[in-house]
Formats: sequence, structure tokens, C-alpha cells
Amino acid sequence: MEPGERVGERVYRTLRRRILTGEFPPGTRLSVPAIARELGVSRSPVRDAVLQLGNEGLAQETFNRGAIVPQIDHDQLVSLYEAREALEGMTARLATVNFGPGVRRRLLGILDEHDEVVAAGDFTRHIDVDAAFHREIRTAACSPVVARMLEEIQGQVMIAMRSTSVSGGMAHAVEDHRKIFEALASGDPDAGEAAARQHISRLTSLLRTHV
Amino acid sequence: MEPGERVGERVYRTLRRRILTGEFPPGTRLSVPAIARELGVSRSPVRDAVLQLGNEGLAQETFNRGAIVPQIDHDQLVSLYEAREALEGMTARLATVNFGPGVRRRLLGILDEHDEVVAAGDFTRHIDVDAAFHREIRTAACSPVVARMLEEIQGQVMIAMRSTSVSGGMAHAVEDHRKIFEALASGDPDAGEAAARQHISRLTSLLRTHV
DNA sequence: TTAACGAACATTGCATGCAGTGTTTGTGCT
DNA sequence: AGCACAAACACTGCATGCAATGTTCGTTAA
Repeated sequence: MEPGERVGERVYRTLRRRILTGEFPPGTRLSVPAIARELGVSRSPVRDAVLQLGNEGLAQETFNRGAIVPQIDHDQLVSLYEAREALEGMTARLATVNFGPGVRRRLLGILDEHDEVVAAGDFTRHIDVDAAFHREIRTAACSPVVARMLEEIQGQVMIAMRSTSVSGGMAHAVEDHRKIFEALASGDPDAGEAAARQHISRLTSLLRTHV
Repeated sequence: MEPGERVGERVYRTLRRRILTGEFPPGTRLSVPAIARELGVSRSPVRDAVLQLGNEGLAQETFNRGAIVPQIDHDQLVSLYEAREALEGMTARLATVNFGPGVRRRLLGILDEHDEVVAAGDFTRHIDVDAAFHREIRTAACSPVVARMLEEIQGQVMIAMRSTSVSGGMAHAVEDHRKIFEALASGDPDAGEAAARQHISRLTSLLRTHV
């Protein structure tokens, strides 16, 4: 007997997934009793989960009025990208130092797959492969604090991506990723950071013009 | 009748303060019933508070064994400083753009006070004034996401500061701060970011040598 | 018809109950 | 004394109760 896992943890992951996939679009009320009934658990773990989602910016709480899935407004999205630019730059810098044959191989595999996906015009898989590329770099960076913060940003960005089209274009993304890869492979931390930041800041600029 | 504030929120702030001031040193057990009895509230809001502290890295939870105040080990501290370097750099960059007479006046006031405090050798006030300088820049940066993440980092760093002496020296800190101020005032975002990052990376280097 | 009102209903946030689990303490044995 | 073991105790995590508050919807008045 060792579940070793809280019910609240499972509820948290369920709700998080539903929010990120858009099954719970912005504005959806996160009613604790309703969710508890649906999942067949009591209100306590559901409450824990909703509070945790609130801490991560995936739920917006108001006193005595419960929580709703937030809309990520333009200013918030800009701020998210400002943080993301700084942190992705740092992961690239750190990953340059830790760059090895394993990372090289995996990144090249992701890039090849990305080429195929773009050629096929599959936007959904593009999102996944894009995320995989950045995740691989985060892992190589070996900085849990930075990685955790990027994941938190990623969540809110996923919400925003459904309402605003800030995609800079799939082909452009792969191009940027190849540049980042080459900078990492070159072993120059400054180049790695610069390439990663430019990748993000291009989106931030697009965002700022899209007032 | 308008408390408009959750009991859990008050408990959270109380516990957070006790952890950050060292009243609850690392290893302290955060027993929900004990805290509830002491504060004269029920276990529910205390539980909420402890879970929230866990999300911020101010409590370490183990399944069926409750939470304790964490020790920040060396690797964790390095990762915290890596994130901090990236984010302080970004705030300085953004603050450069938003630099105005109000910010200038307040920063100069803080720097003058810092000089006095250092001359008096008051380490406790040094900590406060140091934090005030960085907070002023965070505020000027107008990026809530970046600011929030820096505050989260700040909490864990405060825990670590009591066990490891990573202080680079009070006088050196003021010197760095003046350089940052001048870079901000110059209006060059690159210079602002570079100055802020160097301030942090100096500490990171100290840390890395202090294996 | 539409707007204002109020009663019925649902939800929130805090309090408390409880089974399972971990910890501590006291006891007996070597 | 030192150790094994068990019983007593305490805590965790989930379930549920409840008063206060918020929401909804039907009814009434203009």
C-alpha cells in the first residue's frame, strides 16, 4: 500500500490540464463543489488544487466569489515575455556550458522533427515540438529554479496563445531554434544567451506593436 | 462589515515573516494543529497557508509527514542566483526605459542613506536598505511577473543568508549600486542590465568558489 | 415590457470529524 | 546499561458541517 500521492495533487493536475488545453477557457468558473462532485472527491483536495492554481496564475481568485480561469491581458503577456526573455537567455547560457554529445543528439533530433512538422504544416505538433526544444535546453541548464519559473510562465502563455495569435510563424521558429543550437554548439555562452533572447524578444516586439 | 481578508492570508503572512526573520529556522516543523492552536484559528486556514508556503519554496512538504522550514543547500542557492541575475538584469533594463525624476530622487535618497548605514557599520539596516534599492528598481520596471519572481527568490535567499555568509561586503554593495544608478541614469538599457547583472554575478562567483 | 425587489439556491471560507500513518514514550528483555 | 517492541500520542490528509455571502430567478410594480 503506497499511493504516496495526494488526491489533491491528482485534482491539481487534472484541472491544470483542462485549463491549458482550453477545455476550461478563460472565464470558466472553478466551482469547488461542482468539481468535487464531478471527480468524486470531497471539497478539501479540490480547494487545495484551486488555491495552488491561483498561486501559479492559472486561476484568479476573488474573496467570497471563488476562482475563474483568468484572461491574460496584453500587459500581463508583455510582462510574461519580459521574464521569459531573461530566463530563456539564462538557460541557454547555462546549457552552453553543459553542452555535450547527448544534448547535441537530442536537440538535432528535435530540429529534424520540427522541419518535418513545419513542412507538413501541422500547427498542433509544432507547438509540442517547439516546447520540446525549449524543455531540452532547460534540462541541460541544470538550474531547477530557472526551469520552474519558465514552466510557470509557459502555463500562462498557453492560455494567452488561444486568444491572441502571437505566433511568429512556424518556419521562423525553426530558423531561430537552429541559430540557438549553433550558438550552443559553438560553446560561447554569450552567443547562446543572445540567440535565445533574440528568439523571444522578436515575439515581444511583435506583441508591443500589436497594441 | 468588511474584513475582505481571509484568515488564511493573515496566517500566511505571519508564518512567512517568522520564517524570513529566522524565528522559524530551517528544520522547524510547521505543525498545522500546533500553529492553529497558537494563533487561535482552525486548522483549515493554517493548512492553506502552509501549502502556499510550500509553493514558494518557503516550506518543504513530505507526504504524510508534514512540512518543515527548508534548508537552502548550495546548489539551490546557486540556481536561485542564476535566476536572480537574469531577472535583476531585466528589471534594470526596463527601469532604464522608465527612468524619470521620481525614480532618480528616490534612488539617490536610498543611496545616501546606504552610505550613512555603511559608515555606521549597521549590518541589519544595510540589509533593509539594500533590499529597498532593488525594490525601487523593480517598481520602476513595471513588470509584475518579473517582480513577483524576484520576490519569491528573495524569500529563499533570506533563509540561506542566515547560514552562509555570501555577503560581498557592505561597502562593495553600495559601490555596485551607484554603478547601477549611473547606468540607469545614462539611459542605456544595455548598460543598466550589464551593471545589475555584474552586481549579482559577483555574488554568484563568490558562491561557486565557496564550494 | 421592463426594471426593481426578494426569496430560494449555490458557493465560499472557516471549523471540525475521522481513519490512516508516523512519532514518541514507556516497558520488558538481554 | 542498551535494545526491541508495543502502546499511547500526535499529525496528516480527506470528508463534512455551517454561517455568511453571493447569485439566480420568479414575481411585482411602474
